[in-house]
Amino acid sequence: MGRQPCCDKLGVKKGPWTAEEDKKLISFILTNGQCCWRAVPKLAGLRRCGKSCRLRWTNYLRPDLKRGLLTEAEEQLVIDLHARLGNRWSKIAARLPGRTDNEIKNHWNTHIKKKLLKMGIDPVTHEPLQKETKVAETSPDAESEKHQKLELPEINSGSTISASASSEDQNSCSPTENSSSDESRLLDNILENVSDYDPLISYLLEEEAPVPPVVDAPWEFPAAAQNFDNPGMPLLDDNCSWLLDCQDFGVHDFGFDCFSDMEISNVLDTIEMGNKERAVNLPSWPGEREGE
DNA sequence: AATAGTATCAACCGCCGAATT
DNA sequence: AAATTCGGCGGTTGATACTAT
Repeated sequence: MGRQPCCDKLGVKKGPWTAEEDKKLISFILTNGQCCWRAVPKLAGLRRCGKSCRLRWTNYLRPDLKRGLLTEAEEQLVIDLHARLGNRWSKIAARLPGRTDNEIKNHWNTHIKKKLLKMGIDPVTHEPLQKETKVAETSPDAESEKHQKLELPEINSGSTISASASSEDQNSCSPTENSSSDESRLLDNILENVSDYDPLISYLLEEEAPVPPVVDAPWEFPAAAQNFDNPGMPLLDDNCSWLLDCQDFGVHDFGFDCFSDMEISNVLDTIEMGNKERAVNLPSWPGEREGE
Protein backbone atom coordinates (compact mmCIF):
# COMPACT_ATOMS: atom_id res chain seq x y z
CA MET A 1 0.00 0.00 0.00
CA GLY A 2 0.93 3.62 -0.29
CA ARG A 3 1.50 6.28 2.29
CA GLN A 4 -0.90 7.63 4.79
CA PRO A 5 -3.27 10.26 3.42
CA CYS A 6 -2.21 13.81 4.22
CA CYS A 7 -5.54 14.72 5.69
CA ASP A 8 -9.08 13.52 5.60
CA LYS A 9 -10.86 15.71 3.12
CA LEU A 10 -13.90 15.83 5.35
CA GLY A 11 -13.90 18.61 7.86
CA VAL A 12 -11.06 20.43 6.18
CA LYS A 13 -11.64 24.14 6.12
CA LYS A 14 -11.22 26.20 2.98
CA GLY A 15 -11.24 29.84 2.11
CA PRO A 16 -9.48 32.84 3.60
CA TRP A 17 -7.39 32.32 6.68
CA THR A 18 -8.39 33.97 9.89
CA ALA A 19 -6.05 35.75 12.24
CA GLU A 20 -6.50 32.94 14.70
CA GLU A 21 -5.42 30.35 12.17
CA ASP A 22 -2.45 32.44 11.14
CA LYS A 23 -1.44 32.75 14.72
CA LYS A 24 -1.58 29.02 15.22
CA LEU A 25 0.41 28.32 12.10
CA ILE A 26 3.04 30.93 12.85
CA SER A 27 3.52 29.80 16.38
CA PHE A 28 3.81 26.22 15.28
CA ILE A 29 6.37 26.91 12.58
CA LEU A 30 8.36 29.21 14.81
CA THR A 31 8.42 26.58 17.48
CA ASN A 32 9.05 23.51 15.42
CA GLY A 33 10.44 24.63 12.13
CA GLN A 34 9.00 23.78 8.77
CA CYS A 35 8.95 20.26 7.51
CA CYS A 36 6.46 17.48 7.03
CA TRP A 37 3.49 19.62 6.08
CA ARG A 38 1.24 16.66 6.33
CA ALA A 39 1.63 16.73 10.10
CA VAL A 40 1.34 20.47 10.53
CA PRO A 41 -2.45 20.88 10.62
CA LYS A 42 -2.84 18.24 13.24
CA LEU A 43 0.01 19.46 15.38
CA ALA A 44 -0.90 23.08 15.05
CA GLY A 45 -4.53 22.43 15.77
CA LEU A 46 -5.73 23.59 12.39
CA ARG A 47 -8.58 22.20 10.35
CA ARG A 48 -6.69 22.75 7.16
CA CYS A 49 -4.98 20.62 4.59
CA GLY A 50 -1.20 20.47 4.91
CA LYS A 51 -0.96 21.80 1.43
CA SER A 52 -2.98 24.81 2.40
CA CYS A 53 -0.74 25.42 5.40
CA ARG A 54 2.36 25.27 3.25
CA LEU A 55 0.86 27.72 0.80
CA ARG A 56 -0.23 30.10 3.51
CA TRP A 57 3.18 30.02 5.11
CA THR A 58 5.29 30.33 1.98
CA ASN A 59 3.13 32.93 0.29
CA TYR A 60 2.06 35.07 3.15
CA LEU A 61 3.33 34.36 6.64
CA ARG A 62 7.03 33.74 6.12
CA PRO A 63 8.80 36.47 8.04
CA ASP A 64 11.44 36.94 5.35
CA LEU A 65 8.90 38.02 2.78
CA LYS A 66 9.27 41.42 1.30
CA ARG A 67 6.05 43.30 1.11
CA GLY A 68 4.78 45.90 -1.23
CA LEU A 69 5.11 46.28 -4.96
CA LEU A 70 8.07 45.01 -6.86
CA THR A 71 10.76 47.61 -7.41
CA GLU A 72 11.81 48.68 -10.87
CA ALA A 73 14.92 46.55 -10.62
CA GLU A 74 12.96 43.54 -9.48
CA GLU A 75 10.43 44.01 -12.24
CA GLN A 76 13.16 44.25 -14.83
CA LEU A 77 14.74 41.14 -13.46
CA VAL A 78 11.44 39.29 -13.66
CA ILE A 79 11.10 40.28 -17.29
CA ASP A 80 14.63 39.16 -18.06
CA LEU A 81 14.17 35.89 -16.28
CA HIS A 82 10.82 35.29 -17.89
CA ALA A 83 12.41 35.73 -21.28
CA ARG A 84 14.84 33.06 -20.24
CA LEU A 85 12.72 30.68 -18.23
CA GLY A 86 9.16 31.24 -19.36
CA ASN A 87 6.41 30.74 -16.81
CA ARG A 88 8.61 28.95 -14.33
CA TRP A 89 7.58 31.21 -11.55
CA SER A 90 9.25 29.27 -8.81
CA LYS A 91 12.58 29.45 -10.60
CA ILE A 92 12.09 33.15 -11.14
CA ALA A 93 11.08 33.65 -7.54
CA ALA A 94 14.20 31.84 -6.39
CA ARG A 95 16.18 34.71 -7.86
CA LEU A 96 14.26 37.33 -6.02
CA PRO A 97 14.81 36.94 -2.32
CA GLY A 98 11.72 37.63 -0.29
CA ARG A 99 9.35 37.25 -3.21
CA THR A 100 7.09 34.30 -3.83
CA ASP A 101 6.21 32.57 -7.05
CA ASN A 102 2.57 33.46 -6.49
CA GLU A 103 3.38 37.10 -5.98
CA ILE A 104 5.52 37.26 -9.09
CA LYS A 105 2.95 35.39 -11.10
CA ASN A 106 0.25 37.79 -9.98
CA HIS A 107 2.42 40.81 -10.65
CA TRP A 108 3.24 39.48 -14.07
CA ASN A 109 -0.39 38.93 -14.95
CA THR A 110 -1.65 42.20 -13.59
CA HIS A 111 1.17 44.65 -14.27
CA ILE A 112 4.05 43.49 -16.40
CA LYS A 113 1.96 41.79 -19.05
CA LYS A 114 0.04 44.99 -19.67
CA LYS A 115 3.17 47.06 -19.56
CA LEU A 116 4.80 44.92 -22.22
CA LEU A 117 1.70 44.90 -24.38
CA LYS A 118 1.55 48.65 -24.14
CA MET A 119 5.09 48.75 -25.40
CA GLY A 120 4.20 46.47 -28.25
CA ILE A 121 6.00 43.47 -26.86
CA ASP A 122 4.44 40.07 -26.74
CA PRO A 123 4.65 39.00 -23.10
CA VAL A 124 4.82 35.36 -24.08
CA THR A 125 7.51 35.42 -26.71
CA HIS A 126 9.10 38.75 -25.79
CA GLU A 127 9.00 39.58 -29.47
CA PRO A 128 7.64 42.83 -30.82
CA LEU A 129 3.99 42.22 -31.60
CA GLN A 130 3.99 43.64 -35.12
CA LYS A 131 7.10 41.87 -36.14
CA GLU A 132 5.74 38.60 -34.90
CA THR A 133 2.64 38.81 -37.07
CA LYS A 134 4.79 39.66 -40.04
CA VAL A 135 6.98 36.68 -39.39
CA ALA A 136 3.99 34.46 -39.05
CA GLU A 137 2.69 35.72 -42.32
CA THR A 138 5.89 35.07 -44.21
CA SER A 139 7.73 31.84 -44.69
CA PRO A 140 8.32 29.10 -42.15
CA ASP A 141 12.03 29.67 -42.66
CA ALA A 142 11.63 33.04 -41.11
CA GLU A 143 10.94 31.26 -37.89
CA SER A 144 14.51 30.14 -37.48
CA GLU A 145 15.70 33.60 -38.36
CA LYS A 146 13.46 35.02 -35.73
CA HIS A 147 15.18 32.89 -33.17
CA GLN A 148 18.53 34.29 -34.17
CA LYS A 149 17.63 37.55 -32.59
CA LEU A 150 17.40 38.19 -28.95
CA GLU A 151 14.38 40.05 -27.88
CA LEU A 152 14.67 41.12 -24.33
CA PRO A 153 13.18 44.45 -23.57
CA GLU A 154 16.09 46.80 -23.91
CA ILE A 155 18.22 46.92 -20.85
CA ASN A 156 20.37 49.96 -20.87
CA SER A 157 20.10 51.24 -17.39
CA GLY A 158 19.65 48.04 -15.52
CA SER A 159 16.45 49.23 -14.05
CA THR A 160 14.00 50.50 -16.58
CA ILE A 161 12.45 49.27 -19.75
CA SER A 162 13.15 51.48 -22.70
CA ALA A 163 10.22 52.17 -24.92
CA SER A 164 12.51 51.87 -27.89
CA ALA A 165 12.63 48.16 -27.36
CA SER A 166 9.23 47.92 -28.85
CA SER A 167 9.91 49.90 -31.96
CA GLU A 168 13.02 48.12 -33.13
CA ASP A 169 14.21 44.69 -32.28
CA GLN A 170 17.70 45.80 -31.61
CA ASN A 171 18.27 43.57 -28.65
CA SER A 172 15.63 41.13 -29.42
CA CYS A 173 15.79 37.58 -28.20
CA SER A 174 14.00 34.36 -28.66
CA PRO A 175 11.38 32.85 -26.48
CA THR A 176 12.60 30.67 -23.75
CA GLU A 177 12.01 27.08 -24.38
CA ASN A 178 13.40 26.76 -27.88
CA SER A 179 16.39 28.97 -27.45
CA SER A 180 19.50 27.77 -29.20
CA SER A 181 22.88 27.83 -27.57
CA ASP A 182 23.76 30.93 -29.60
CA GLU A 183 20.80 32.72 -28.29
CA SER A 184 21.63 31.57 -24.85
CA ARG A 185 25.11 32.95 -25.15
CA LEU A 186 23.87 36.23 -26.48
CA LEU A 187 21.35 36.55 -23.73
CA ASP A 188 23.96 35.65 -21.21
CA ASN A 189 26.12 38.42 -22.58
CA ILE A 190 23.33 40.89 -22.22
CA LEU A 191 22.62 39.77 -18.72
CA GLU A 192 26.28 39.90 -17.95
CA ASN A 193 26.39 43.51 -19.05
CA VAL A 194 23.45 44.29 -16.90
CA SER A 195 25.10 42.53 -14.05
CA ASP A 196 28.19 44.64 -14.49
CA TYR A 197 26.10 47.69 -14.18
CA ASP A 198 23.85 46.78 -11.35
CA PRO A 199 25.30 44.99 -8.35
CA LEU A 200 21.87 43.87 -7.20
CA ILE A 201 21.07 42.25 -10.49
CA SER A 202 24.57 40.91 -10.62
CA TYR A 203 24.03 39.16 -7.34
CA LEU A 204 20.65 37.89 -8.34
CA LEU A 205 21.76 36.57 -11.68
CA GLU A 206 24.75 34.63 -10.49
CA GLU A 207 24.15 31.13 -11.67
CA GLU A 208 25.12 29.70 -8.33
CA ALA A 209 23.74 32.54 -6.33
CA PRO A 210 23.00 31.22 -2.87
CA VAL A 211 19.33 30.84 -2.50
CA PRO A 212 18.18 32.33 0.75
CA PRO A 213 18.04 29.40 3.10
CA VAL A 214 14.74 30.41 4.53
CA VAL A 215 12.77 29.08 1.64
CA ASP A 216 13.14 25.41 2.23
CA ALA A 217 15.24 25.07 5.26
CA PRO A 218 13.68 24.09 8.51
CA TRP A 219 13.80 26.77 11.12
CA GLU A 220 14.35 27.00 14.75
CA PHE A 221 13.53 30.03 16.79
CA PRO A 222 14.66 29.58 20.32
CA ALA A 223 12.74 32.10 22.28
CA ALA A 224 15.83 33.70 23.71
CA ALA A 225 17.60 34.06 20.39
CA GLN A 226 14.71 35.14 18.28
CA ASN A 227 15.02 38.60 16.89
CA PHE A 228 11.63 39.69 15.84
CA ASP A 229 12.94 43.05 14.76
CA ASN A 230 14.76 41.33 11.98
CA PRO A 231 12.45 38.63 10.81
CA GLY A 232 14.38 38.11 7.62
CA MET A 233 17.14 36.32 9.46
CA PRO A 234 15.80 33.07 10.76
CA LEU A 235 18.01 30.68 12.54
CA LEU A 236 18.53 27.39 10.87
CA ASP A 237 18.03 24.00 12.23
CA ASP A 238 18.86 21.13 9.99
CA ASN A 239 17.53 18.53 12.32
CA CYS A 240 13.81 18.20 12.29
CA SER A 241 13.76 14.56 11.47
CA TRP A 242 12.09 13.93 14.79
CA LEU A 243 8.91 15.10 13.26
CA LEU A 244 9.02 12.50 10.57
CA ASP A 245 8.98 9.79 13.17
CA CYS A 246 5.89 11.09 14.78
CA GLN A 247 2.49 10.14 13.51
CA ASP A 248 0.12 10.50 16.35
CA PHE A 249 0.89 13.14 18.84
CA GLY A 250 -0.62 16.14 20.41
CA VAL A 251 0.50 19.72 20.16
CA HIS A 252 1.39 20.00 23.78
CA ASP A 253 3.70 17.03 23.65
CA PHE A 254 6.21 19.32 22.01
CA GLY A 255 6.30 22.21 24.38
CA PHE A 256 4.18 24.17 22.04
CA ASP A 257 3.56 26.74 24.69
CA CYS A 258 7.14 27.86 24.90
CA PHE A 259 6.32 30.93 22.84
CA SER A 260 4.50 33.65 24.59
CA ASP A 261 1.53 35.34 23.02
CA MET A 262 3.60 38.48 23.05
CA GLU A 263 6.24 36.98 20.78
CA ILE A 264 3.71 35.60 18.37
CA SER A 265 1.81 38.83 18.23
CA ASN A 266 5.08 40.60 17.43
CA VAL A 267 5.35 38.46 14.32
CA LEU A 268 1.75 39.14 13.48
CA ASP A 269 2.38 42.86 13.92
CA THR A 270 5.33 42.66 11.58
CA ILE A 271 3.17 41.04 8.96
CA GLU A 272 0.40 43.48 9.55
CA MET A 273 2.75 46.44 9.19
CA GLY A 274 3.91 44.97 5.92
CA ASN A 275 0.37 44.81 4.74
CA LYS A 276 -0.17 48.45 5.45
CA GLU A 277 2.68 49.32 3.15
CA ARG A 278 0.84 47.73 0.28
CA ALA A 279 -0.77 49.94 -2.25
CA VAL A 280 -4.17 48.52 -1.55
CA ASN A 281 -5.51 49.68 1.72
CA LEU A 282 -6.88 46.42 2.99
CA PRO A 283 -7.39 45.36 6.55
CA SER A 284 -4.76 42.84 7.50
CA TRP A 285 -6.98 39.91 8.21
CA PRO A 286 -9.85 38.58 6.20
CA GLY A 287 -12.04 38.53 9.27
CA GLU A 288 -11.59 42.21 9.85
CA ARG A 289 -12.96 43.05 6.46
CA GLU A 290 -16.35 41.86 7.45
CA GLY A 291 -16.05 42.77 11.05
CA GLU A 292 -15.83 39.16 12.09
C1' DA B 1 -25.10 58.09 -4.01
C1' DA B 2 -25.67 54.09 -6.77
C1' DT B 3 -24.23 51.07 -10.13
C1' DA B 4 -21.21 48.77 -13.39
C1' DG B 5 -16.88 47.63 -14.93
C1' DT B 6 -12.05 46.75 -13.91
C1' DA B 7 -7.98 45.56 -11.12
C1' DT B 8 -5.81 43.03 -7.60
C1' DC B 9 -4.32 39.09 -5.12
C1' DA B 10 -5.08 35.19 -1.82
C1' DA B 11 -6.39 30.73 -2.24
C1' DC B 12 -7.79 26.67 -4.64
C1' DC B 13 -7.38 23.06 -8.26
C1' DG B 14 -5.27 19.67 -10.78
C1' DC B 15 -1.20 17.85 -12.55
C1' DC B 16 3.50 15.81 -12.20
C1' DG B 17 7.71 13.65 -10.49
C1' DA B 18 9.63 11.76 -6.41
C1' DA B 19 9.10 9.12 -2.46
C1' DT B 20 7.13 5.55 0.18
C1' DT B 21 4.89 1.23 1.32
C1' DA C 1 6.50 -3.56 -9.68
C1' DA C 2 2.43 -1.42 -8.54
C1' DA C 3 -0.24 1.57 -5.90
C1' DT C 4 -0.55 5.50 -3.38
C1' DT C 5 0.71 9.94 -1.19
C1' DC C 6 3.67 14.03 -0.73
C1' DG C 7 5.49 18.23 -2.03
C1' DG C 8 5.78 21.47 -5.40
C1' DC C 9 4.35 23.86 -9.42
C1' DG C 10 1.57 26.69 -12.73
C1' DG C 11 -3.08 27.98 -14.07
C1' DT C 12 -7.35 29.68 -12.64
C1' DT C 13 -10.98 31.48 -9.76
C1' DG C 14 -13.55 34.32 -6.63
C1' DA C 15 -13.87 37.93 -3.24
C1' DT C 16 -12.81 42.41 -2.46
C1' DA C 17 -11.22 47.12 -3.53
C1' DC C 18 -10.96 50.65 -6.69
C1' DT C 19 -12.48 53.65 -10.52
C1' DA C 20 -15.54 55.51 -13.87
C1' DT C 21 -20.03 56.88 -15.16
